[in-house]
Amino acid sequence: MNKINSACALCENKNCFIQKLPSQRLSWVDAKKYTVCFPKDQNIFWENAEVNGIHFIKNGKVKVFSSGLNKKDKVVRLAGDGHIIGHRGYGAEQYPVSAATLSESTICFIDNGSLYELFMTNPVFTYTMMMFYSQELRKSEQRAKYNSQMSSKERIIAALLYAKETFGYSQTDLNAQILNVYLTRSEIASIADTTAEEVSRTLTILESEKHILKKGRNIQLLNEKKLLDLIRDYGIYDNADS
Amino acid sequence: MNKINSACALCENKNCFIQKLPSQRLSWVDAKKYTVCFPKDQNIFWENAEVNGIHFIKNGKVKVFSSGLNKKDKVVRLAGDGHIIGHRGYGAEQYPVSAATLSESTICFIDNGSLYELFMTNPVFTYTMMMFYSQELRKSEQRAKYNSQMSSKERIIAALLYAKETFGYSQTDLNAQILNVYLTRSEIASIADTTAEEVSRTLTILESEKHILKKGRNIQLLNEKKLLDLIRDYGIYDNADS
DNA sequence: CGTGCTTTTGAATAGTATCAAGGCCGGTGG
DNA sequence: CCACCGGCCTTGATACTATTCAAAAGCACG
Repeated sequence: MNKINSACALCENKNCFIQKLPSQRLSWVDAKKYTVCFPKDQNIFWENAEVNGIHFIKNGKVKVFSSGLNKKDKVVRLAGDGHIIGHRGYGAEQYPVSAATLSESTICFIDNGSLYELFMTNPVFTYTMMMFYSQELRKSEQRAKYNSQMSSKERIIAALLYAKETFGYSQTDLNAQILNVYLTRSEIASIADTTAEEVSRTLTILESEKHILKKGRNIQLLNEKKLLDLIRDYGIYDNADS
Repeated sequence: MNKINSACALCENKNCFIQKLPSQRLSWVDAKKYTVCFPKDQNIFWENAEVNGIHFIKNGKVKVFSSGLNKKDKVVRLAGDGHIIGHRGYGAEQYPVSAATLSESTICFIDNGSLYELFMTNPVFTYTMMMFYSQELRKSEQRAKYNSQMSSKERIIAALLYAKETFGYSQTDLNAQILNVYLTRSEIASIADTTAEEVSRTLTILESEKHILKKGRNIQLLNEKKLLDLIRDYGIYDNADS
C-alpha cells in the first residue's frame, strides 16, 4: 500500500468529479490527495468507522455494502473506474456502509479538510457534487420502489444488468458478452434482495430460457435487450455516471 | 391560490433551509419566492412534470409519492412544517415523484434561477444543502435495507413511528398520544410496503397487544418506547430535520 | 487427493398477497 | 331527521411466492 500519486490532469477518468474543478486547481489536489493500490477482497473502509474524506476509484471494481442484523450483508452499490465512493458518509460521523474491492483497485483519497476548502471556493464544483447527490437519491428511491414491486426473478435480472452497466463486458472475448466481474451467488442475491439459493435456481431457469449462459461465476448475457424487456416496465438499474 | 408572501425573517420555521442564508439575503428571497395556500388533498406537483424549482412547507402536512406500475402508489416520504419538498427533482428534467397535501398547507416556492444564484454566491448555503442530500441518501438506503429485512408487522410499526416523528401528536388532547395526521390504511400500507388488508390486520393485533388504540383513522400510540423496542434492532425511521 | 467452500436441487414451511364478503361510517338528499 | 349510498375497513379463506432447511455435487486450493 504505497503512495503512488500521479497527476489528476493526466488521469484517464474524465468523468471523475475532480475533473469538474478548474484545471489550475488540479495540481493543488495532486498535492493533497493520497493514492493507494488495494488487492482483491480487501476493505477500503468499514461501516461505523470515522469518516475522514472521500475516495475515488482510479481503476478497479468495488462493492459498497452494509451489514444486516442476523442476515447477510446487503450490497448497496457497485462502483468502477472513475466512480466516487464513501460519499454516503460525507457529512456524517461514521460510515453507514463498508466498501471492499472485487478486484485489485487503485483508489485516490481526499481528506475532509481539503474537500471543504474546494467546496468553499468552487461553487460550480460544489453544485455539481450536490446534483450528483440529488441523482443518487433519485436512484436509491427508484430502486427501493422497484424492489418492493418486482418478483425475485426480475430483481435478479436487474442485478445482472446493473453489474453489466457498472463493469461492462469482459475484454478477453469481445464477442461473448461475459460480465466483467466475478460475483458469488450470495453477492448477486444481496444486490437483488433475495437468497443465494433463489439466485442459483433463477440463473438455471434463465439459462434454460436461453437468456444467459453460465460457467461458474462467469455469466454471459445472450440477449441483453430481451432481458431488459423482461423488466422494462420498471425502468433500468442505471450506473452511467460516477 | 393567492400569493400570500410574508418575510422569511419572520418565519417560525427556523429549521428551514432558507434560514441558513446570511440574514441580509432573506429579503432578496422574499422578493423571489412565491407562497401559496393549498387545500387538503391537492397535488402540489406531479410526477413527470417539468421541474421549475423547489418547494418549502411553511405549514401543513404533505405526502410525497410515486406511481407504481399496476400496483398502488408508493409513499416515499412524509413532510411537515419547515420541510423541503421537490428536492428530489432538482437537477432532473422531470419530477420522479408527486406531492399532495394531507391537510391544508401553505407552501413557499423558489424557482430554479433564483436557487442557482443563491447556490453560486453562498458556499455555506450550498454546502449545507449538499449535506442534506447526503443525509437523505443515507436515510433512503437505510430504509431500503430495513424494508428488505423487517417483517410486515415491523414495517407497519416503523411507519406509525415515522408518522409520529414527522407530524407529532395531536394538540387537541395532549395526554392521549394520537397521531397528528389522518392516513388511510392504504396510505400506511404504502409507506410500509405492504397491503391495506395487512395493515388492518396488524393494527388489530397491535391493539390487542395494548400497543395502540384505534378509532377510525385516529391512532393512539399507548407506549411509544415499547413500539420502538419492537423494531429497535433496525434503527429508527427518522425525519428530524427538514 | 482430500478438505472446505460454493453451488445446485429438492422438499417443507412460513409469511403475505389476493380474493371475497360483510360491516361500519360519514355524507347526501329526500 | 332519517334512510340510503358509497367508500373504507375488517375479517376469513385460499393461493402462491420465496425462504428455510437439508443433502449431494462441483470446484478450487493446498
